[in-house]
Amino acid sequence: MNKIPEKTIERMILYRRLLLGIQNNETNNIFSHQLAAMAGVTSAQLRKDLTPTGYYGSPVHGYDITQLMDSISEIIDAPQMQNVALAGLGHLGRAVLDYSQGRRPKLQIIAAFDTDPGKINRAIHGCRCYHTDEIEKVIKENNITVGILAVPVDEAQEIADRMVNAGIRGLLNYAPMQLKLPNDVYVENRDMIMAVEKAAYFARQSVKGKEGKVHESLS
Amino acid sequence: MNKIPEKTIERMILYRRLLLGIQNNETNNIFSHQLAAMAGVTSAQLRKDLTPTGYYGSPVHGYDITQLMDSISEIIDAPQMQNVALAGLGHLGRAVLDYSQGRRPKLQIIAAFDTDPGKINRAIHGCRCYHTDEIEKVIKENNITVGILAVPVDEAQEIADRMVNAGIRGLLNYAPMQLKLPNDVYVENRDMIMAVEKAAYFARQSVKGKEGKVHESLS
DNA sequence: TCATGTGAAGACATTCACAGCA
DNA sequence: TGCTGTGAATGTCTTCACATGA
Repeated sequence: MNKIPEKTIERMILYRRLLLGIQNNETNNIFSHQLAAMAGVTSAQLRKDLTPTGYYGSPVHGYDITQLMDSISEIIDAPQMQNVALAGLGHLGRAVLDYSQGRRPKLQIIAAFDTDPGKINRAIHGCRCYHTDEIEKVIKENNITVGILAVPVDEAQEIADRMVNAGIRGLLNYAPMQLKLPNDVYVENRDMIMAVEKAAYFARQSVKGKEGKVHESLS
Repeated sequence: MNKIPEKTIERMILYRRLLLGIQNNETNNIFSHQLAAMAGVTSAQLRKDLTPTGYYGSPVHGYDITQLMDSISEIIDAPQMQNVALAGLGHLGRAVLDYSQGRRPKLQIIAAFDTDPGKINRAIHGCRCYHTDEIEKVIKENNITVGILAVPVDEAQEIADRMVNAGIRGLLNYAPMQLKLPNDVYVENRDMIMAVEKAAYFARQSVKGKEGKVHESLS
């Protein structure tokens, strides 16, 4: 399997979700320009993105929706189940849990961590909450490889270190700081403060009525 | 002012925050390689990013921390105050509000919208909550140009349309869907579901012990 | 005709490498 | 020496343009 560009992966995830949404409609097929319009990309972009799947559409009928979904899933889903751990059950952690609820069968948040005694040993959406002290134990025992960091900034580095030591290979970081972690661990930063500042900056660049979009940022 | 690359803007926001964190320390100066290390980028990258500021460092003393902060702020801050509106005060909305609290004097969330009667007319962190019906009125009256969308998916498009009609020029979208909006409005998508799937994908690509980072994603 | 897949071109972003300077 | 700013080279991503086939 060749290395697939990061941006392509992001869009594949989007394409699959869009396809899922139009499944069971009257039609079983879709053309590249239709799906591209839903995703907000050009049809050429979409077709190039699909190259790594090896799935070929027909110039006459376009793509078979189900087959295309499956082909994309082969790439972006793990062969077996992938377990996820969530650190921090404040407002943000709860939001993450709510959003992720029942989305992907192959990818589930099976454990959450917090220090609040009122939350420990309770389950939300089928996800059990443990005390932060148990991070290492729970991650190892359940073979969890993906982590979500939703703790306050001042705890973020320590918790991240512990998660990585316990076996986390990919980390989604919501703390507004730059984590120092081994190079072989993937980190996806979702800095909420930066996001607002960025939106504000580009809001100023956006001149009303000017055609040709300011530009848009996926993911 | 020339058009500054999006990635550069993101990193400028990061640089400023890092500089803010080391202000009032024993030293007033910093070298590019030091700040670059904190930001997780190369020193060449940092120096290139600073070009648009017009601020010049000294080969002997590096950069003056305060002056550099100010130079960056001139670019990423609005000349006057920029007002922000937040739609949706569920867990996610609350999290956004908590994080943004007292961060940037020039950028403040001054209004929130929800339909829950228990929240309306209350204030959180000095941000007043209005009923969703008042979106147009409040946005216009307060000259709000930046919006944050933290409502459920099925309401997202309608609320977004109304915000944009009322004057929003830049929108931070947390709903896991592709909004259809005029091209001249800037949209920053922060899809929480995609973020987890992406982290999971790259977690699998990350081979333990392999040098040369998997790669990392800012913002 | 119309939609597909794809090489070639273009746009954008990062890294390299080095001149200049105290 | 050691750090800066920056042109040139490299790398990554997107768009263009067209051959192919029903």
